[in-house]
Amino acid sequence: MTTGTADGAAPPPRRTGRPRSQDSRDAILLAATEIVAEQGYAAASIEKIAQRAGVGKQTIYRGWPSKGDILLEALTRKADLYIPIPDEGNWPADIRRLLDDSFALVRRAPQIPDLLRALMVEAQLDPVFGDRFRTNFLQHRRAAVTTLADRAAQRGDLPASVNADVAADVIYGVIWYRLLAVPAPFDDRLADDLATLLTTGP
Amino acid sequence: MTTGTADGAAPPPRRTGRPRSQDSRDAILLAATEIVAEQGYAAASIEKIAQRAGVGKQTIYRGWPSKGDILLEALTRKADLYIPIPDEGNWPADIRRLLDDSFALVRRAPQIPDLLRALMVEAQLDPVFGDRFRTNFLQHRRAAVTTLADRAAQRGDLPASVNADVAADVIYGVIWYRLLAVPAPFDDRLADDLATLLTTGP
Amino acid sequence: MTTGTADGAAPPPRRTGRPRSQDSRDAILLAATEIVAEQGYAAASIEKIAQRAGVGKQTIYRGWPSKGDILLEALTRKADLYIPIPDEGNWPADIRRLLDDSFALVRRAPQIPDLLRALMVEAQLDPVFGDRFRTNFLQHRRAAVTTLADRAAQRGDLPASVNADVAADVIYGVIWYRLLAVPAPFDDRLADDLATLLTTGP
Amino acid sequence: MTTGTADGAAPPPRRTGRPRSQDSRDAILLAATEIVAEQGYAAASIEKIAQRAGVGKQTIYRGWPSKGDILLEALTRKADLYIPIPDEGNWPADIRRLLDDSFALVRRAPQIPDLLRALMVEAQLDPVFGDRFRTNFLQHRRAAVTTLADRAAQRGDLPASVNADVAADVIYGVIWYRLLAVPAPFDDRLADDLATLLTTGP
DNA sequence: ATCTAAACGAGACGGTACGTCAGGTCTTGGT
DNA sequence: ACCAAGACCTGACGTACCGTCTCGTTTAGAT
Repeated sequence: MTTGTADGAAPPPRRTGRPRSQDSRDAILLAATEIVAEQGYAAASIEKIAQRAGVGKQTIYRGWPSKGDILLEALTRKADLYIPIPDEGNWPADIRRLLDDSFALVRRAPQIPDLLRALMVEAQLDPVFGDRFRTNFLQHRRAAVTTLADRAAQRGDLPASVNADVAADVIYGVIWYRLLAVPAPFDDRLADDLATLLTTGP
Repeated sequence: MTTGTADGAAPPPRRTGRPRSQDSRDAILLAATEIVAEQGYAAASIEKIAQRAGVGKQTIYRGWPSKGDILLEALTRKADLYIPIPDEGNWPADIRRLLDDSFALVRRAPQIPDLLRALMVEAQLDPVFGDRFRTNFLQHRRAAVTTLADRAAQRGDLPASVNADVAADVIYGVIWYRLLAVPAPFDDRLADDLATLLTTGP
Repeated sequence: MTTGTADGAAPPPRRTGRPRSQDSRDAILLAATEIVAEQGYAAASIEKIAQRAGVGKQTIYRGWPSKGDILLEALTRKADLYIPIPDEGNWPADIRRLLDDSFALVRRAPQIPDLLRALMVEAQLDPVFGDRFRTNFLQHRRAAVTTLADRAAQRGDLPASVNADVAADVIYGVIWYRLLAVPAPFDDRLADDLATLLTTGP
Repeated sequence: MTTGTADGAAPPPRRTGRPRSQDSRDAILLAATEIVAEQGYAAASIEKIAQRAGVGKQTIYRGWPSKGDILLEALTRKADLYIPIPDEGNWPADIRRLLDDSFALVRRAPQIPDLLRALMVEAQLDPVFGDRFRTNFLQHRRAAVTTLADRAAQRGDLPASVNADVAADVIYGVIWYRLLAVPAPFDDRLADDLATLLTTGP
């Protein structure tokens, strides 16, 4: 993902007027991230973000269509978020690698769980943003798993009890469930359990 | 769940004054449910609920400590919500029965997904309510699965690749993920896939 | 004038709900008066008035339809504003008395010129308020002069060069002109000149 | 916008760089006049003027220190505004001529009352401009009357009940009062009344 | 049959945040 | 160097709700 705003194909080169300030964008994303991490999502008003970023509210409304889109860009800006689609040559290693990478990211950057929670809340509160969130973020994540599963199916080492959709549902279901609903950590025990479940066949 | 007000041990019989109106409580719960279902959670302000219920705001604040608690009681009031812990005598049948009952409930009462979404949102926005929600609702659900799994373990028909915690994580993880994140239905195909996954062992 | 809000005849006694706070109204009028006097009309934003009065903005919007109406009530609240229609028995004494009373009032309460200027500005900026201002304030003032002139005409001591309308135009024209356009004071010299002009006939 | 080559009368001290565009100035003044006349003073924002004139905001700020100054120049640009100081040889004729000319101007160009109102408002809102307005415009007008009165006094045909200051106060007081406060027209009846008042002596 | 006291509907209260508009300044590329 | 365009920060607008606080009005049990 690149920008968060869904620009179709050819962004017409802006011609006149003062260009938008990258500094302001950065400050807004940073302020939003910090407020969400420090004070929780309920405290992350546009007004507070603007004040903390040292920016006018209009600059925010000019740059993003909703609060969710700010958070989504903040999330994707964390470049280390990128989790490569593993290719270890076999399904068990692939799935274990994906789980380890995902869990490590969440453990490494403590703001990421906060951002993810905030994004899911915003997706429920603002259905229009919800669609963008699903399309531009959640489906990309699912695609990583289904790619692995398709590859495994072609190789023939996907257990008969597993298919691509259920694998994605289980992995991201459990991740989101732990983020939102239970205070349990993302530790190796969980990775073990999930990997075992998804790689064991009759 | 009882009332929402946590009256610990001694139930002091209220003595004087006008008793609280059960009609008002009912009207509030109905109004909240309808607004969430019709207009979405973002539209469900206390003010709108009070107006639709024909009730003063103070009557709401007298009865529930937060908006989440209203929704939680509205959810539990749907008496048919009650899903018995199955006891079919074997793990595959138990797990399949639990899944079927759960999915059927969600399909039968279309307001229930809306209420569940709203509750999860409110749990994120209001951490104090979040704790109540986890303790009084989510953990009860988990307990159903872990009870089944413990029974299966004692019987010896729990697959080696499954344990009680991961079974609960997977089942409720997938349910919540589908409620919040993907527009997919709760159909027999999903029940088949999950049951297969959780009952297949090496 | 009584309230500034043009309620026709029978104000239906409000029945339910918490009654409006007279303290808040008073604080709003005082804050508006002070800000206009101290910082000028341009600084008198609704937001500043609310803050200085220690009042929510909604309390202002609930009580007055526009900023001008606040100022108009503040002006009329200065009870000593009331200038009785004199009846000295002859036109020269009447007109001199009206001028003396009017000038004395303006000199005595230094906020009154500020309020009057602010009201006239607001009447230009907000045509709807402008109509109210003309009807409920300016025409009442004119009426005092035309009453005196009509009485004088009946008595026969109104100079042939003066009629009721031109007398009102001259008196209030000069007063407003001095308020808005020239920094000259409202002193006895001006009262002498105007009285002489309006009482001298061929 | 392109600047015509024929800049008629005064060759400005030619400097380097692109010269200021007279077309832009004209467009700004025209846009300001039209907006005030069509939509009222409250709608005449710098932003709207710039947009209507097809001009950058900076071009406006470069050319005038305040919105009032734009309007003041727009007013004085209406060349027919110029009212000669009459010299009919006697006070009654002079004063009648001045009133007739002034009233005729206001009746002929309907934007002029709007501009005058806007200028007086701006003078109240912006005290710095207010001083300029008084010095550069209002006092010039007063001077016309006091010149006539001084001449009459020297000739000896100024009524004893009139002096130069009160004559100016009355004439411009009534004009401004009618512009700002009452919807009455500037007709011959008013001219008759004022002329009679100011020319009748004992 | 009154009295007492809490709950009731209504709605005003001081606040926070919303999304928009305008003010006056600044920064582009183009003429 | 000036221009049109437009982004920048500031601050005010009028609205929606928040959770609290009065009002006058029920409505029960205790007198």
